[in-house]
Amino acid sequence: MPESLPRGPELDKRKAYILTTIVYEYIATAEPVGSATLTQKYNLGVSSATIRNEMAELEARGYLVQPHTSAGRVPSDTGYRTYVDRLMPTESLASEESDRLRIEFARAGRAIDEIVEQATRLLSQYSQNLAVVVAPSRDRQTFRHLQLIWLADRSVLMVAVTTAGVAEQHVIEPLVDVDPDELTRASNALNRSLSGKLLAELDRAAVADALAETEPPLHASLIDGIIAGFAHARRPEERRILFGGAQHLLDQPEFRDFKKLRSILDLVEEQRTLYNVVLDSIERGESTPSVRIGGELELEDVSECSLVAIPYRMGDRSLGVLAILGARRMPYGRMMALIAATADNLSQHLTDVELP
Amino acid sequence: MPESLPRGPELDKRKAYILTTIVYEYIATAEPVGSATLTQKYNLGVSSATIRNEMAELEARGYLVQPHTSAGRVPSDTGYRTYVDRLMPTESLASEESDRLRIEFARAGRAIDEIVEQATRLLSQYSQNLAVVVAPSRDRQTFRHLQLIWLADRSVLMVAVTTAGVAEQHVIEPLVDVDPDELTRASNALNRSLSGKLLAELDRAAVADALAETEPPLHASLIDGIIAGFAHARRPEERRILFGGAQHLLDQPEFRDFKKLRSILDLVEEQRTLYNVVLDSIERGESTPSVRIGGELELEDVSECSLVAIPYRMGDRSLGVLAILGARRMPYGRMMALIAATADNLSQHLTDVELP
DNA sequence: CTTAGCACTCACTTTCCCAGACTGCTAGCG
DNA sequence: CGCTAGCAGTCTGGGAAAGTGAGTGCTAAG
Repeated sequence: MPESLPRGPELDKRKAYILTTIVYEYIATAEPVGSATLTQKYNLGVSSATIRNEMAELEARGYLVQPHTSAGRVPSDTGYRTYVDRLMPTESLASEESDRLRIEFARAGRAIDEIVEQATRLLSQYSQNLAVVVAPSRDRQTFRHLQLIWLADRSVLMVAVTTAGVAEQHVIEPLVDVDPDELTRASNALNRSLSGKLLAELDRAAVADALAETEPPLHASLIDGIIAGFAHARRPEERRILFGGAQHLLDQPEFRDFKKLRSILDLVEEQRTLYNVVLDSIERGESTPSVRIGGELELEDVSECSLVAIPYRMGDRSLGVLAILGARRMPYGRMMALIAATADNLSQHLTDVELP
Repeated sequence: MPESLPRGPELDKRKAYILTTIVYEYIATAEPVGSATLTQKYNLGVSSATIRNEMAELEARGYLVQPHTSAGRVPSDTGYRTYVDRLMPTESLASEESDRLRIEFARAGRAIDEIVEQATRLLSQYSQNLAVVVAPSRDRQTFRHLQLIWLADRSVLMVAVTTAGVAEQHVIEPLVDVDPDELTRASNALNRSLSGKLLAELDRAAVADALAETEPPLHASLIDGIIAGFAHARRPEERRILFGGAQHLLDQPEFRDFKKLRSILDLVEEQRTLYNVVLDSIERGESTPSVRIGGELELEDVSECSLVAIPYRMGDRSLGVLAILGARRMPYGRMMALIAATADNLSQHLTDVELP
């Protein structure tokens, strides 16, 4: 075991520049970068031999990796991480591109699902990578209106509307006949006391409280049905994940290998794992893109991938997450600018269509 | 140009058996089938030389193809077609498997979306192929209930419920203030005259008729809003397509070629084309699986694929289509049995959860 | 009509070899 | 003391050459 060399901030200016250039070049070409390439294509002012010495040290310090003895160097997770955190210039979208994005966004209608689907499509299209989108959480939505609809003597349809639109319909089958007037009274009572609360708050106690003073009292089986309906509407564990643009993976040379491709597609199919990783990527309240590189994902078989994620909002509530999953060798600056712009557009649209 | 040889039903018993065996063997092994393999593995009672003569004739008649001079034979589109239509034994699922399918179906809840998603998942899982599902059409659903909900003075939420659940919510912004009572009267009038009709029938005239006798008359802008709401709910052109199990394609040797894989994934992404093909596959009223083999799909770049499709129902209305897209070399008998069973389960469940 | 035998074809695999791309090291220079 | 030119060494990837084997079509005889 060689003595561990210092890591971290002590990269002198030249080493930093060399690392930057290698990451840049490798992202562009997908080929390991050699010392000669660097001196030829970039103005370094020193010979390739000097670069070789520097590269050897960068490798010893863990920023670079050599695929095999007679190849150039490739950035390691640490190399990319340093690049992303400290070396990379901040990019923003060309105004033309950001205009186009905004216009295409406007094409989606006013339905939440449609808007989120459009976001997925656009994100994958513009990023040329796999887009992963966690659909709006239900329990963070604000309850707006309840309607109990009489279907038959022992059959009631409960429709719960949040400010994001209809969240839930649920058939209740009470043990006694109910009549429409009774249902109207119950609906009104619930609307009066619960309107404006988060779905997450509408538990058994809240519903029972709201209905406590109804005269004549509702039958317990109907109340239970309403409670079950809210519980079902809330269920935070089952959130849909949308995907788009899997075919772009085929364009990356790193996925010209069926095993790697397979592990990504399996991940997509499984959903659960990816769901957790995407949520993990978002620190509470952070509204800048979070980046996880290669091994940082802590997923087997996808150490060749990176994930860029950012939350989106409706009003001031964070509802879900956008993410880009792609080769570790991705243009991080562009991806971060793109996903931030997409999240902005999405949040803006969702906020616009929120019910009063 | 050689004189064209007779096609069609004149395959004698032995030729039919040889063709059957070749298709069977090729489906199992994915390797071109040679005369020696046939005599060794199957009891044909004649020598390989005889088989060679027969195979040469089957090829001349268009049932078989030889990938190259020194290889065995592979079925052509015609070969598969003959196999599927006239030679293949009808399969049905093992009762154990069909039980398992039924049980897993029951795990989905009572929401239409959930049920259809579960069908997609199960179909891809059991078929080990790409499942393509056209989500329930809206305009074939039966209108059950309308609710106009007062949100603010010039803002009304319209919720349309079909027997399949909530079909549409739509914000109407009338040009005058409205009050809740007015909305209740309008809701009642619409429910009285329109309940039980198909969404497709709820056009401008139907709505105007239903509201004709309301006193005092509703403001035109509100009526227009309601009409627009129904129109939006109907829109038959925008039907969601669900996919599942793309990763299974990677298991087929015929897709160990990035170009072919790419064309299929592109097809998935595009949706429109696939949507048309899948719908085309279903003759009106047919309730047996339809099969389209290779070139019969009339799609470039996917001549290596076949599609098996079948409609599903809610009650007696056909709502959408299930399909399996896979390699042309697929076990047709099993796929047909499987998709029929899946469609049965799906139709059954949808019918069960239909509102009274 | 069937079959044994045979010559022929052609894809696939293995082996081998070479060119090329890099590196690390050393020794000399400013 | 850092920088550089030069050189030897290493490894990959591609391409040619050669051998292997599966499979065919044809012929002639049963």
